[in-house]
Amino acid sequence: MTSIKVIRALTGPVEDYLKVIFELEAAEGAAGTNEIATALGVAPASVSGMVRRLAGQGLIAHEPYRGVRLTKAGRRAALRTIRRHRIIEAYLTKALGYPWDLVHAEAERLEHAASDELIDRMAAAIGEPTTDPHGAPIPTREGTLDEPALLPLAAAKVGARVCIQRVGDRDAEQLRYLAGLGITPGRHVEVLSREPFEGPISLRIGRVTKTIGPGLAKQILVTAALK
Amino acid sequence: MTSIKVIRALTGPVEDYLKVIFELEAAEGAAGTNEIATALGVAPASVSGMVRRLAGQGLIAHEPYRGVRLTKAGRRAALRTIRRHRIIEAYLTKALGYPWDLVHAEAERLEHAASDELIDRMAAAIGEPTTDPHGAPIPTREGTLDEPALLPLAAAKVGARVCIQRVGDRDAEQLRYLAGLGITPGRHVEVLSREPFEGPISLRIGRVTKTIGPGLAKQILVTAALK
DNA sequence: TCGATAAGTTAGGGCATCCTAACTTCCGAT
DNA sequence: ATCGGAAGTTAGGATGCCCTAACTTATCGA
Repeated sequence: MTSIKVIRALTGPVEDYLKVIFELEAAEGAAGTNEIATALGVAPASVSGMVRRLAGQGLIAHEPYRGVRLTKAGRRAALRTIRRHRIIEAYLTKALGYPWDLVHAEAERLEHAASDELIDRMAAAIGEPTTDPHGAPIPTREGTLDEPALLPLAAAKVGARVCIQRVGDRDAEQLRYLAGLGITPGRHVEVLSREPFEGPISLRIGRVTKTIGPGLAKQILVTAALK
Repeated sequence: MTSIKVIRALTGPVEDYLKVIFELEAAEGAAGTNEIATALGVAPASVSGMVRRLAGQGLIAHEPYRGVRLTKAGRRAALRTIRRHRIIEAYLTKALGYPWDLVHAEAERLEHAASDELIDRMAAAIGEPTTDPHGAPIPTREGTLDEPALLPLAAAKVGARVCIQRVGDRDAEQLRYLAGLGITPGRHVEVLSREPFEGPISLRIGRVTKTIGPGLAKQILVTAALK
């Protein structure tokens, strides 16, 4: 039985809530009020209120004190926003030479304003990219997303030669630092050593070796380098 | 004596108010409440309220029952928004092949979300345009705008050969119609006849002749064709 | 098993923007 | 000179989104 869908455009804030709920849910199974609040820079009480409304609209399911999950409709909306975000990032980078560390913030605003028509044109203009500049996969127009299984660099074996696939996109300063190190999607690096107890990790990147902390290394996702 | 400027980002609606006030003021010396309301598709009472707030922020001067004018600060903000709008229109057209009749609506939303950085990059990418696709001049980054004196096609002399400079950008359907006629900025046409009492106007456009109504002809601005 | 603490919620507001209904002011035509 | 309609304003209210303060629920360690 199909429900009659009231097609009303979602507001910017609502799209933001759905997006972070999607990401938290993917990472931990369900999104907690405080997690959402932190991710959005908003008070937990505000989240409680919004959660009630989103649940009322059938976008999320809420088990009080247990967390929140997206419904089918919520997931569809979240993926739509994520697609816009990532295509905008990719477009700004490829078509306008926009700096790596700034595209996220710009996309964060444009994603709520751009029409589907524009998004499709942007995607076409840069050859229908499948990932954004930070390596995150772009959902299809139809709302499917395939997230390849990736290994945090923090968990790679010493001696392994790995290929950088994806890095966290939130922190502009971190991105600038990574770019400075040469850690960008597609680059190959070798894990030279890892100190115990969450210690620093040494890498060979090209001809130089660098050491990074474990916090950073968790934000870097890799695959084994194909020989 | 310089005033300390509180640099607080303006909201989308505020930018919209300033923009239409700028345009109405340019057209008629002062913007009336009802005019603003009509232009924004909002109730007159809403305008009264917003006008009070904008006046409080020093963006407009309001003489009750007399109309509204932009202050220096208001004019600056309005021109900034108009610059964004027109650069976005030009970019979408030139860089993405966006259809003529749709750029206005898209720019209307993006203008509130795009950063200065992005606007500058867009402008650079298409060679620092000086007009938008409908022929409207683009304000400079410094906030100056030179509006060349133009003649409504409705007022051109019979027999005159004129150059289309600018057309109204609001109505997508009208734009599609004009494009179909070949009436686009840069085209030359000859005024073949004009019926009295605001009657229709016949034009030679290329090798064909067309007749348009006086309402439409007022929205088409021209100069005498050079040579 | 029993609290202490973390996590989440409710209560009570605030601000921006919009609305309708009712009122006031202005101005031009008689 | 005045009065009726147009233009504008005020009053009162709604919605979306945010906040702080105070309360409730869940969980984990002693």
